[in-house]
Amino acid sequence: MRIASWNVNSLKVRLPQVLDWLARHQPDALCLQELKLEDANFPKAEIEAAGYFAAYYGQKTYNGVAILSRKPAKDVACGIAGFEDPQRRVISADVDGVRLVCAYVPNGQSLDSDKYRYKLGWLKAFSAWLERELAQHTRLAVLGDYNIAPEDRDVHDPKAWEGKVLVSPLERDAFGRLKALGLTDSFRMFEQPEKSYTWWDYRTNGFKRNLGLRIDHILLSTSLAATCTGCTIDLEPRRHERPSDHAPVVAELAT
DNA sequence: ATGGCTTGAGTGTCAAGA
Repeated sequence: MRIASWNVNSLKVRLPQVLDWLARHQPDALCLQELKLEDANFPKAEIEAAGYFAAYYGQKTYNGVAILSRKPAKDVACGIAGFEDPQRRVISADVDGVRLVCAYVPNGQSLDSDKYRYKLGWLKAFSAWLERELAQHTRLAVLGDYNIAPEDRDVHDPKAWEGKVLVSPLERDAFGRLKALGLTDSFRMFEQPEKSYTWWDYRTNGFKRNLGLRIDHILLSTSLAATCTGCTIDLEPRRHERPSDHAPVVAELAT
């Protein structure tokens, strides 16, 4: 089973690239973040014509998440149960006997921002909810844009990023608490090239200079991690005309 | 260079991303 995650930064703009990527890679499931469109405008017909089912939870302008799957998604749930959030950032579903959680973690803007406090509160609720989900679903994967670079090796210039959002100790603690629930960062289960990133700033020509961060992750429950045979970042879409600023992350499961 | 680019909203030029 092949599962993937991609922050597309507007599904409207990126739809041709998503359809092309589905055709090339034939994932069993693709989790999308930052749809930036209302459910009424979701390109359901185009996705279905490509041979995929879609479960989606979108809103106007910002946020929005979806799970595309070869087989129909079952038991679709939107949001974090028990956590009121007007921002649509989480959708989960069963696909092929695996519980998939697709998440778009808040950015936080800056350490002194209300958005940073929202991010930390959001992560606390997310973690508490995932603990309950893990108790119900042995085979669970959490895919998405975490907006956290877990370690300095996930940052092109740790000195320059010190004191900034995405790398702060409190965010890294929150990521550590997810791992403490029994979730494994699938990318780090395998030997990887140095300077592996999933996001590069549009403004500084960051991709060409590989000035990036690894902030998109696929975390796996213990029993699912035991079946994982590989995890890679696909740089190809980032080279396209009008790319998303994020690259897809792909995990292979021997199931 | 509290910048650089890309979106969406909506026709001016912000807000937000990371």
